[in-house]
Amino acid sequence: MNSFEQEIAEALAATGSFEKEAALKLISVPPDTSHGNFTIPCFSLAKVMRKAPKMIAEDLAAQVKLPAGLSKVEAVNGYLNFFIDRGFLAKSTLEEIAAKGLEYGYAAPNGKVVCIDFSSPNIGKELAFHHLRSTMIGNSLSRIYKAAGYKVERINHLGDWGTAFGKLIVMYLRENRPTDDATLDSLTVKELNILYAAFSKASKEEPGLEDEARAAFTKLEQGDEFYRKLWTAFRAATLKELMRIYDMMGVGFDHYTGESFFEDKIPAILDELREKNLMVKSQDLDVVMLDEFDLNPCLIRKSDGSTLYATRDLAAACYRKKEYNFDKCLYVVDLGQALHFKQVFHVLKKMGREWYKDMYHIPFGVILQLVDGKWEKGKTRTGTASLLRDVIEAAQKKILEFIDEKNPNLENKELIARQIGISALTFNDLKNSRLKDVRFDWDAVMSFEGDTGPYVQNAHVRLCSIMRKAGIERANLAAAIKDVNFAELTDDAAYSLINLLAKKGEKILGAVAGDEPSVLAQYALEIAEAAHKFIHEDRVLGSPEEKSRLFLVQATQIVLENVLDLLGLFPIRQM
RNA sequence: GCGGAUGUAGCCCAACUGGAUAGAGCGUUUGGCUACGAACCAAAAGGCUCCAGGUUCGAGUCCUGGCACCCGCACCA
Repeated sequence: MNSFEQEIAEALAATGSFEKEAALKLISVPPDTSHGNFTIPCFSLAKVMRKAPKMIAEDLAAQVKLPAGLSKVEAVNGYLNFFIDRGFLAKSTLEEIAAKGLEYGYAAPNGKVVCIDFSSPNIGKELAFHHLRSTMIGNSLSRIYKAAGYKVERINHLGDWGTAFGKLIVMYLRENRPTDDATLDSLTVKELNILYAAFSKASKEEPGLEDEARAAFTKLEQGDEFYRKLWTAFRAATLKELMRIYDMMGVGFDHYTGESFFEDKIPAILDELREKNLMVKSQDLDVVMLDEFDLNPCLIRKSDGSTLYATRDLAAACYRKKEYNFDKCLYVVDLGQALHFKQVFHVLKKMGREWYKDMYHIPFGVILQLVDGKWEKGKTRTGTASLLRDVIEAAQKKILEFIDEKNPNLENKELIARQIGISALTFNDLKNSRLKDVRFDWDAVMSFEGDTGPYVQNAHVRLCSIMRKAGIERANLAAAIKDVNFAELTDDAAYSLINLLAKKGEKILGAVAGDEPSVLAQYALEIAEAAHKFIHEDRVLGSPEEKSRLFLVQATQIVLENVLDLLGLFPIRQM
């Protein structure tokens, strides 16, 4: 907690040995609580003070006047360790949770706007397992940023424009599929996926097919009515399935402004590039040179005049700045596209958009799949990627077997099984740092023991179960705290748990600082572990400390529920 | 070739951004349900943190040079 650090710094300043600011900078958190809650390593002071670190720590320990709420200060091997009084920590932490409820640990609104571009799948293809990463990292980040005080614009930059549609159109017509309204209306994304795979197979034997697809897209871009009609049908079919899955996963967006949305905003960008003499011809292409940044040129237009990915991203960035006036704009996209974003950001810089430095690519490692004995990037195009809906279905089925064994009479068990399954997949994605590559392995993904979503959810369920047995449906913390005797919450198990609950605010800020949901995922594991231990060691119902302990159960449930929510997991109450 | 990411226990990962004895989970071995939910708890074993140098009171973390693996590099998005 900040106030403790402030007070420790002041107390140290009062000894006359150093300035408050300097002291504040030195304060850190020891690796485990046996060394206290705060510590000052005295090694760096040795030179200035001309004393051994051990002596410095001992002298300071003798001189410093302990601020209120701290119970002990001790010098160990050159470290000056401060201990918080357990009863004091319990009181201050639990009172704050009682006052703030689910929003305990949230930062006050800071008036800043952050745009988060995530998920952004390509239309015409089914969601593959690897789409889960951007979707769930972005979903979680958008919740975490909100908790940190930002106004968040969640943007799904659908890949609904580009040569890919040329491919679909070419293949659709080549197979002589009917193009009446009724048939087009009933198109499914599954069929489109098959068309894609067929195209990529056919184009291997017929190199001319790629050109045909490019020509088809150019025709579409030029406004051909028939092609437009096909495109609309392809888009609608994909969107329908997409919404079904987002719904299932509890993911939502504020804007579905796909690439096609920026079609009519591109000419202005091209004009500006020309006016500023930034666009040059190279190999029959329009490009912006980026030599001065040690980057390859950014491709703006193909030789036939149609636009590219980067062009539409430029238009999108300018539109977003104008429309939302963001302070930060995040792109949650895999690491493989780092170069693309670097190029786009630098073109913006050359265009004189000073806000280019507020643009951040939030990269993450790729999902690798075993193809013919080698780990490689799964590709929806060639059909080597596992489909997200298949993975979700398999997870649900597996969890359902678990439920049938442990709790067969559970109501709504199909729904709960799916929620646990989706949460497990999500947690698996969020618990590690973003940049690690993930090797997709069915057995590993379908294992639900140990450091997993179900482990965290189970802790939450057990807390809810105790509350239910005590006749509490929904915690009313403000009323219940009157009966708490904080001295009864100072044993090791209770203290460890409370000490963790007290860190919620700093964990939220830590997750935002690194754009890392894993900070909160690891935190959720720590709370779950401490909660399991607490209810295992400290009997709640029927014990002399029942009221105090029951309050801690409720406070933990509230914190855990919200942390699960910030991660985008379902905080279920029974399983 | 150039650029980027990663490398920590048999496997998969942490380590609060340079601090104390490098921590969890899976797997292995063992103990605990007539028990507020055992999807749990407890214990044991398991480490030259890829290699070689450097920076300093102190390096898994920073710098240099290698090695391994993955990704990207002109008309896909």
